[in-house]
Amino acid sequence: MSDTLTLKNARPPAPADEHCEATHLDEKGTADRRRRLMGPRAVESLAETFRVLGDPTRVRILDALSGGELCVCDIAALVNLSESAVSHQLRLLRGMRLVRPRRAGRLVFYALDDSHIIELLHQGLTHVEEQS
Amino acid sequence: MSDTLTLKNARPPAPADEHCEATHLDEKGTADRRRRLMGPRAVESLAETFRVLGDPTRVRILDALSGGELCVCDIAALVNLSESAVSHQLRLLRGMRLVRPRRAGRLVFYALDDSHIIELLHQGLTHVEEQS
DNA sequence: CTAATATATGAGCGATTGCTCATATATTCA
DNA sequence: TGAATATATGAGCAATCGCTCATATATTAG
Repeated sequence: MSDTLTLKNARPPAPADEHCEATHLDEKGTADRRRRLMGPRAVESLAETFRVLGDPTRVRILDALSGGELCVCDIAALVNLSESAVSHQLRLLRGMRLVRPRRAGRLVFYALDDSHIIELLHQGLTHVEEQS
Repeated sequence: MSDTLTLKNARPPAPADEHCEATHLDEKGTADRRRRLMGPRAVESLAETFRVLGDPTRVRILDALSGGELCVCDIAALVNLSESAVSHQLRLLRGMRLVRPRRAGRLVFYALDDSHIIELLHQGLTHVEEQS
C-alpha cells in the first residue's frame, strides 16, 4: 500500500499558519505525518469506490448479482424498484466496471465483473455484524 | 404470486409487482434468489458504513488519524481544510463511533475508535491499487 | 414493414451533502 | 473578571444524488 505522495513539487497552499497559532505537533512532526498520508489520487479513487457501495440500492443490486447473473427486470423485481431506476444504477456500476452486461435477445443479463467488490461488501458486512 | 416482501417500502407509486411480462427466472428461482438476499437492516447499515468512507475528506481524516491521535487544528492543517469543516466531519464520525475525542486543555485530540474501519479502508486501497 | 417487449437514457424534481460564515461554548491566562 | 484561543454548531447555499416520467433504442414476432 505504499502510495507515493505526489505532493512534493506542488506543495499544498500551506495555509497551515492560519489555523491555530501553531500546529501542536512540532513542525517536523507535522511534516512526518504529512509524508505518511495517502496521495490525492489514492484518496479520490478509494472514496469513489466506497461511495458506490454507500447506497442501499446498489448494495442490494450487487448482493442480488452475487448469486449469479440476472436480467434487468429480474433485478428490478428482486430489489423491488422500477426497471428504470435499476437501469440507471446499472449504468453507473457498468461505468465503474463493477458489473458486465450480456445480451440475450431482448434481455440483458448483468453479472458481477469485480469479485474484489463483493469481498469488500462481505468484509463490511462482518464489520457491521460485529458492532456492539 | 403473492410477493412476500420483507421490505417495508413506502413509495408513492408502487411499481413493485409487474415488471416485464414475467420474471425470466421461474417463480421458484426468483423465490430462492430472494431468500438469499441480505435483510433490509443489514443492507442499510452496510450502506451507511460505506457511505461514511465514500467521501475524500473523511478518508483523509481517517487516514491522518491512522498514524495516531491529532488535535482538530492539526487535522485541519494535514488535510488542508478549514477547522470548521473538519469539526463538522468529526462530529459525524464521532456520532458513528469511528473516532473518539480526548480533551487536553483547549485542545481536543481525536483518535480512531474503530480499527475495523481502517482495515476496511486498507482493503479498499489494495483493491483500488490492483485495478488495471 | 408494424407491433410488442426489454432496456437505456435525458430532463428534471425533491432530498441530501459538504462547505462557509457567523456565532456559541469551553478552557486558559493575565 | 475579561481577553484570547480552540473547538462546536446552526443556518444557508451550491452541488450532487436517486428517483420518476417520458422517450429513444434494440430485438423479436407476425
